[in-house]
Amino acid sequence: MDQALNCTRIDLIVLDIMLPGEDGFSICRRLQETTRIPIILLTALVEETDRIVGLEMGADDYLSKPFNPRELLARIKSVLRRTEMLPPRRRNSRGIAVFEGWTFDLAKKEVVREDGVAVRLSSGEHTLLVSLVAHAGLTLSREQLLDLTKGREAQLYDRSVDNQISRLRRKIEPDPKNPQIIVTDWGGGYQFAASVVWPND
Amino acid sequence: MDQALNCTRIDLIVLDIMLPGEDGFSICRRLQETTRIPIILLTALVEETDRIVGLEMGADDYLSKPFNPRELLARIKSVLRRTEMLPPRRRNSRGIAVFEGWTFDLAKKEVVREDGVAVRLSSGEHTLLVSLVAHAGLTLSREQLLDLTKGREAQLYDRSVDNQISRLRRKIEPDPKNPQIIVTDWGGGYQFAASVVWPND
DNA sequence: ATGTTGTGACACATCTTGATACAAATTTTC
DNA sequence: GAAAATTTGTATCAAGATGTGTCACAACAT
Repeated sequence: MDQALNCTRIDLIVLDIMLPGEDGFSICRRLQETTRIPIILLTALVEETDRIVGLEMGADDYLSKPFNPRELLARIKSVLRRTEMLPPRRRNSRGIAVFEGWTFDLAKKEVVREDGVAVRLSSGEHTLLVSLVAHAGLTLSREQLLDLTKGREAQLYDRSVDNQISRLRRKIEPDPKNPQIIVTDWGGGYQFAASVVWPND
Repeated sequence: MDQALNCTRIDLIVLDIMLPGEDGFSICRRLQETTRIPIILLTALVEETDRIVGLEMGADDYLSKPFNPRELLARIKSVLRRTEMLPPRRRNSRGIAVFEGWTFDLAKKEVVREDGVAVRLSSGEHTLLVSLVAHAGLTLSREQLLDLTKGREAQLYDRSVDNQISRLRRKIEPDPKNPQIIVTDWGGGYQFAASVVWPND
């Protein structure tokens, strides 16, 4: 987890209390001191005292197993909605990413080239690029990408991700035939390989 | 309640869903449009869908009866801790919103451009804009928008929201062909994307 | 060297959204 | 209270975005 925190941008943490080694409460406390990432605690215990301790510990919300996935989603949305309104620093803001001659304001559906020309992105392309950039350097499987972008499962013979990747490449790769920014990890998925700079950080 | 809201300063509302007359959800929705007062929903129903609907409706937290008083207290503290970090007065202001060269007094059915020219809005456009601005940065589905603005269900092939969006864009977008303020989230709905400032807060 | 499997590219059908026109409903004006 | 003006919803078509099927080819395995 600590490793991931250092190399990736994390917006929210869903944290199970029952863990081998350091337990959830401890982690929660530790995170609260250093970062300001919102936390949703998860537990199998129905102990009411635990609910309370968790909230008092600084967690942003709490959910006990077994839970309805839709509820988890609703709570995540709810927490994000709140934290998004907080002043910039605290919400691990995504801001602006710069890579390979492109400037990408994650909030806008376009990428701007060095010469100032903006290329518009469709909603799907935008979501895909956000997911890739947020996990730059990591290989994401098609399943993961589908989950991140559409939040759904893959169908049999689902080629939609490949297609969106292809369309995205056509727009941002200098030479779409030899992708340098979005490279394919054969048998694994796709990876955002260009180095990303976050000027506002 | 409405009376109290107008003459007193309220920091937080604990709202029961089961009420004679207008129900909690409806009140919650209504409050969300005008004020920013944090709400904790309270219910006897154990229906899981209600939990979800409540959170999605914009409540800040949720508690089902019977509850442990200490937990209610913990949740109140938790919610207040979060909302207190929000920009000062923002939480219960009805006030005025400024965005992208427009000034919008939510109470009036018009928007005023930088140069002082006022553009009149129909009541439908006004309600829609209020809903969008109140949830700036969030994507609202057509269903949600229909519910927020008209309080009704969608018909088969209901394009009324699209139409109102289109009319609103024609009035407030600098270039209605390339919307920057109200952007469409393909397959998802619409989002108020411009950054909003609340000068009186 | 050969077969198998995954990927890129393309065409096309499907679905979603934008734009326009028009009719119904509502509000305003006289 | 009737006519006029405005607003709103529905229908329709055009444009755009997405997903599926297919083929060729590259990467991998035997």
